[in-house]
Amino acid sequence: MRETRKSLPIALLRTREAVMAHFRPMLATYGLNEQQWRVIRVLEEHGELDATALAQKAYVLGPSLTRMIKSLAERKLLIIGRDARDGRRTLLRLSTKAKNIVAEIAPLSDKIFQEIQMKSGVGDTDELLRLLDIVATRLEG
Amino acid sequence: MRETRKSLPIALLRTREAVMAHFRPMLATYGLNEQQWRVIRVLEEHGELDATALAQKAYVLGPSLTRMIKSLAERKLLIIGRDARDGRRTLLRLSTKAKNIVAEIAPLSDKIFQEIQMKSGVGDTDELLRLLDIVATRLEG
DNA sequence: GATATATATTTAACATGTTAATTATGTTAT
DNA sequence: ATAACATAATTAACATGTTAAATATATATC
Repeated sequence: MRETRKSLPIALLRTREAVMAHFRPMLATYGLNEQQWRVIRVLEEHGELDATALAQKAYVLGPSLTRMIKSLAERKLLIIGRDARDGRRTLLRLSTKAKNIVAEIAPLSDKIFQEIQMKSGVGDTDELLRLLDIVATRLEG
Repeated sequence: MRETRKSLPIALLRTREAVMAHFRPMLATYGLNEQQWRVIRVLEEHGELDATALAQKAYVLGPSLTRMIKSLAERKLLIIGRDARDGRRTLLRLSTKAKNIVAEIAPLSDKIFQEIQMKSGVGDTDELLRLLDIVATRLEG
């Protein structure tokens, strides 16, 4: 059996944990977990999206998103609409409240990323991002 | 806000999903999910471990491990013992049945890893593993 | 040796992950 | 226009993720 240290899935998990440990405390002060933050930042980036597109871009499964939408809408962070042309589709967009929170978090998130770059090495971090994109793209294709 | 594509946590999640998509179907034929497989392969590699050490090495949280142990022990894959010197510690080891399953899965897992290397590029895969280890080690330290 | 402190594990409560089934709406073919 | 099929979202059931609290056992201090 391949050593655990050389297992690609475990190496990815390990590094993800090491990285997220830096972000989680900041997000927690806004009452957000990492999945909720992914959903919010994807909506910030793309504007209004239907549930399927949002789930894909935020790497959340459909049933999880269904539950998260309810909770985020109750907190007035998300606005839920129906597509007029296709009655099956739910359309999601950020509230002004959510956009304000994004504006607050953005610089904090940048700062944390810079700390991570300092600890990890700026060049190695960039190279890691490049390779992650290459490998994921090739595996998805 | 940094583009989602350039977010390190999201890039790690995306690549992890792309990789695990190749392993999950094989593990499912043995009735194992990826967390259970991590626990089993860590025990295969290290022999008997207490719950804390096992949880750390398999990247599973304590409460999750408590539940998984019960289920794996019921399936006769795990043997639960108590540490004679320290009554707080639970000691876990694989059953013969589990070791046989590991012996069956090992070559299948190797084959899948090779497929991933082919699709991703052998050099890029190796380099990715190297960088993941470097970055995680620096962030953990 | 009793008390305080620390550590290992478990339990509790609620969140998301995962797969399969269900429901609602659209689209296609006849 | 209806039947058959396809797609979007939700629900259901059970697993793990996450944090905080509880429990059990060790260790340290006085």
